[in-house]
Amino acid sequence: MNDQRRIKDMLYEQVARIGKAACSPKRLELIELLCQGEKTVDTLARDAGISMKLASAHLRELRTARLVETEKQGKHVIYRIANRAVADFWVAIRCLAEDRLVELRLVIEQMASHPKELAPQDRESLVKMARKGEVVVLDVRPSEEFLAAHLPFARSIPLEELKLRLAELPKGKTVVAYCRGPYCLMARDAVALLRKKGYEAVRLPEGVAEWGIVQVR
Amino acid sequence: MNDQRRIKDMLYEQVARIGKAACSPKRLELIELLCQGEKTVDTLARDAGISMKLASAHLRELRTARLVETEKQGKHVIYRIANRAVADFWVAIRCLAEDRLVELRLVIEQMASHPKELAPQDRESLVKMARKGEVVVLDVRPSEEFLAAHLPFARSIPLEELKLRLAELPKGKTVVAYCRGPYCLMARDAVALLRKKGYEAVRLPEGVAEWGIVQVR
DNA sequence: ACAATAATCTAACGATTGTTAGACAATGTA
DNA sequence: TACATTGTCTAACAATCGTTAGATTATTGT
Repeated sequence: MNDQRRIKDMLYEQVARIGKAACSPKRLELIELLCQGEKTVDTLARDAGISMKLASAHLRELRTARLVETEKQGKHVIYRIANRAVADFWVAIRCLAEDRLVELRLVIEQMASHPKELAPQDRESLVKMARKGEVVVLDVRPSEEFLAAHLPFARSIPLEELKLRLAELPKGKTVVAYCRGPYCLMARDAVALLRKKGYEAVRLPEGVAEWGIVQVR
Repeated sequence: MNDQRRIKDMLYEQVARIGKAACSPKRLELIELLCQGEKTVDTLARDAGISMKLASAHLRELRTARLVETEKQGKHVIYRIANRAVADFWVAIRCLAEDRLVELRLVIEQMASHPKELAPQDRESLVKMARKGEVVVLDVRPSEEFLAAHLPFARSIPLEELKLRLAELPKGKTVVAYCRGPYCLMARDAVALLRKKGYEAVRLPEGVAEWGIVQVR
C-alpha cells in the first residue's frame, strides 16, 4: 500500500526535474537561444547578457535534466538542444504562459505595438508567396544561426549589417522580417529601420522554434 | 539598449512562473488530480497523501501562476483547472520527461511490467469496439471523477467496489480498464483482480487528460 | 450563542537555489 | 616551455522554497 505511494512519488519527482530546469528565466532564455542552433558557452553568455560562470552553472542544470547535450571541439564546448521535443516544449510553456498570465500579455503588447505584425496563422500562404518571390522573407539573426536553420526561402542579413546592405533588398516588394521568436527584438528594429528607409516591411513574430525547424545533432 | 534587456528579462520571468509551478512533484500530482475533475482541498490532500495545510500552500502557488481557479461553495473551496491548456501542458511535460529521462522510463517499466497494456495509438478503434459492445471500457476511478468526465462508452465501477460488483461485467468480453493516467495504479490493480477471477482484462495507460476530455468551468 | 468543520494566514525552521569569486583543468598558440 | 583562452569545480553568501505548527477566518449545524 505504502509501496505505491513511494513509486508515485518517484514518478512525479522525475517529471519535476523538467519543471526545475524550466523555472529560471535565464535557463529559459538559454533554451531559446539553443533553439536557434548550437552555440559555445561564451556565445550563450554574451547573447543572454550574463557572465560565463553563471551561464555554465545554468547549462549544467539543463544538462542534468538532459534537455541539452555537449560536445567538446578544441578549446570550446558546444551546447545543443537534445531534441526537437525540447524546442516544442519551450514553445508550449511559452504559449501556456501567454494564455494564463495577463501580465505577460501586457508586456508583449507594449513591446510589439507599433510595427505591424503578421498574423501567425498563414504559414503556408507566406511560404507560397516567398516561393513565387512576391515577398522577401528576411532573417536578421547572426549568420551562424541562419546557417544552422532558417525558414524556407529566407535570405540572411544580420541586423548589424542591415544598414549597409539595404541595396540588396528590392524596393517594390514587402519585406517580412523575423528573428529568434516573439521575445526577440531584432526583427522589430529591422522593420523600424526598413520603414524609415521607405520599404514596406512587417514583422513575423515567429522563428525556427515555432516552425519546428530546429537543428539537432 | 539596456532597455531591451529589461523587457526581455520581464518576458522570461513571466514564463518562468509556469515553470515554478511545475517544479514541485506534489504540485504536479495536484494538477493531475485536478485534471480528473474539480475537487475540494481536503479531497486533494487525501488523494495526494499530504496534509491539508501543505495542499493549501501548494494550491496557492498554482493559483498565483493562474493554472487553477477556485470557487467557494459553503464550507468548501473547490479547485479546478483553469483551462484545457493546463491539462495539455501536464501531458506535454510528462511526455518530455519520459522522452529525456531514462530513470523515469525505468520506474515506469518496473511498475507496469506484468499486466498487459494496450498500445496507446488505437484510440479510434477502441472507441469503435466499445460502441459495438465488443469490449467493456471500465473506469475504476472514484465515481465523482467519472461523473466529471470519462472516456466514451465507459462504465464506472470504482476500484474499491470492484470485488463486490464483479457480476455486472460480462465474462465473454475483454475488459479495458483505465484510471487517472499512466502514473495511477488503480487500473493496474483492477486488471490484476479481474484476471485472477477469470476475466480477460487489459490496462489502458491513459485517462481523460491524455484524451483531452477534461471538465472546465 | 456555541461548537465543529474547512481552509487560509503567519511565522519559523532547515534545505535548496542563484550568484559570484577563486582555484583549477584542458586546449591551442607563441 | 610558457601563456592566453575556454570552461568547469568548489566554496560561500544571501535569497527563496518546502514543510510544519499555531492562530485565524468563514460557514454550518445545534
